[in-house]
Amino acid sequence: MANIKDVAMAAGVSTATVSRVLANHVSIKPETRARVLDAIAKLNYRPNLIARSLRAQKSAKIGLVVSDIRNPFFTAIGRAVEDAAYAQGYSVLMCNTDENPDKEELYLNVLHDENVAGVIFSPTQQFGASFHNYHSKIPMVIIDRYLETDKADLVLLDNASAAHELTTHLIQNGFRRIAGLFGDASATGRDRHQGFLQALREHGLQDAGVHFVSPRIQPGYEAALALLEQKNRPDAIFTSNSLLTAGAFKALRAKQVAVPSEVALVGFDETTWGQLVDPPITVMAQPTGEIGKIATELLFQRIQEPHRPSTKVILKGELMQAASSLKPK
Amino acid sequence: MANIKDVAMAAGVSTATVSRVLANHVSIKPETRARVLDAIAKLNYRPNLIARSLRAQKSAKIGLVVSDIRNPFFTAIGRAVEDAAYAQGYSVLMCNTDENPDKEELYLNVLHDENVAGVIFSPTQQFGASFHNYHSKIPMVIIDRYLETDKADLVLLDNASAAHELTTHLIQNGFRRIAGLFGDASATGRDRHQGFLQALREHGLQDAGVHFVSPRIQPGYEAALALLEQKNRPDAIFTSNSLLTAGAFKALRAKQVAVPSEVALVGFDETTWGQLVDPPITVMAQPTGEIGKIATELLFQRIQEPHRPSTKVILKGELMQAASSLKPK
DNA sequence: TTGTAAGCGTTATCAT
DNA sequence: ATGATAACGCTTACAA
Repeated sequence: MANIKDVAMAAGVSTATVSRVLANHVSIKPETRARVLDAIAKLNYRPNLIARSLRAQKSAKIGLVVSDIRNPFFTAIGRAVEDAAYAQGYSVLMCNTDENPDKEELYLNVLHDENVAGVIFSPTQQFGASFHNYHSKIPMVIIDRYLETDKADLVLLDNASAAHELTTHLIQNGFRRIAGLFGDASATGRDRHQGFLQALREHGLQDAGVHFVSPRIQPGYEAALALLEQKNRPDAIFTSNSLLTAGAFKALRAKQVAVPSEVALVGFDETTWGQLVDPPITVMAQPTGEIGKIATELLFQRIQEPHRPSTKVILKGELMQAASSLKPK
Repeated sequence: MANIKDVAMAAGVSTATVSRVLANHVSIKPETRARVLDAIAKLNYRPNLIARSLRAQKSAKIGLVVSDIRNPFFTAIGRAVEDAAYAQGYSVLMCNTDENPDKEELYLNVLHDENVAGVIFSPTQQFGASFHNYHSKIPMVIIDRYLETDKADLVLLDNASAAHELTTHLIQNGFRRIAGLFGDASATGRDRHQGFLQALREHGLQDAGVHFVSPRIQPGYEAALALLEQKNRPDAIFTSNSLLTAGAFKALRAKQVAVPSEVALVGFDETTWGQLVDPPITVMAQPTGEIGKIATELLFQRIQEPHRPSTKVILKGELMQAASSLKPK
């Protein structure tokens, strides 16, 4: 690979001049610029990003650290972030933590060591404690999950009211013994649980069983099975995450429970399959495109002004009603 | 951040010694090593990967370039690759090309410029032409898609026979007017089309309509709709990719076609939803874990011995029979 | 066993 | 408008 020295030599200028041409500096004689560009083209030169990054102590990369790459919610956000970053000439490094605090730390360190300009991150609940460490070292925008601090840039749903709305929807459709499956890894599960309980309370209801489990299909399946087997079985199941929804749906099928006439089902996030199954699932859809785009914009602002006051963007979900929760009869 | 100089100073040694301790070099006096490790701990030192990479002209990162991150097949492979690479102390940078040759080129260049040790890549058909350019510059393992060259390390399904088996399964279950939806971006779509045709031919059948479309849900939906509206409607639809399967299934629901009694459906890859819908979908499952693991191992071998002869690993899929294609009655 | 110093490919400062 | 050169943080001959 040709380097900047080769180009300088070929163009008969110094490396400094080549660097200036590359950086679109002012004050370069058009003729010189032309010669340099020529040499660049001829040698098929591309600047070494490693060297540039070492020298400049920064890079045109951002990190996206998500808790589960199998969750369509996060891949959707990934796409949006990639598009927004790409438009600014940045590339995106995606990392997967599996809701594992050790991996969170690992990847945050790796990204920091890679001189990424900043990180978009969906942390576990445990991360709250370490937040201030990282926050001071690396521009960071938190997505999807609330963090108990006024220092963090945040982009997420109003999870409590979204859950409240979704639960109220169930109540208005006549369901009374409502059980819930919540993710145990993040603040989001907790917040949705709050909204869920609040809605029940407002109607003088009690929950018909609540499980906090790891937000994946299998645990969702098992917890839903337990709900369906308990005496005084619920007439509706609320799930706080699309993988839990899938697990619960699987359990309903396994038990041959009619939906929604015997048990209704609602969840979060639009998925490929939610509208394909029978009955289609009522969900609180999150604006993933918005979330990714706003988070990226916020991150770029934070990068430019590290000390600007933090911004919290609270978005609203959209209730997508479908047969899985509509009043039977 | 503390750097190697700080550590050297704190430990009262030279930077070279610190570097040697870090690299686990022989010939370091235990006592010195202890002092250095102490200083490292005290200063919370982490080596700067950028500088290391610049100096060493390599890095402990590999790239994974996939054509569609929304395709669960690729996220599954991503997980397997990440695990295998992590076990070797490597991190994985995932990139998304959207089946776009320009993006392929872009990301391959970015990764090359990042000094990645190698790349695992699922290329478009157009990429074949550029393969030799990159092949000489960067260790590369091709996954999922056949490339017409003896130079490439390859890990993929025997797509033609997998499609052949899947089609034969339909025929044996009494379906005769079989239509097909194939991805138009990759060699895989083409190869599966070959196997599909071959199986039909062996039974003296002709296809009942074939569409090559962009391998995403919406195009699959539209093509399937067209198939269902044509006169002499097929009695089975073969899809070569899970997003096309989703699109076709959506079309079948939209047209209220009974599956499989009116029209059967088969596809590739296990998905969350394939077993959740009614009827569950018969698929040719690919061993994504194997693919990712083998590809990563192959890549590490290629990195160590750049001139070893190329290896082609051809795997077998597993036919997962489900109600969507079983003989009605 | 350890230290010295060159060099990886850039960019930015200071001259000219 | 352009050139020399130091520096970014590390590794690795070569010396001692």
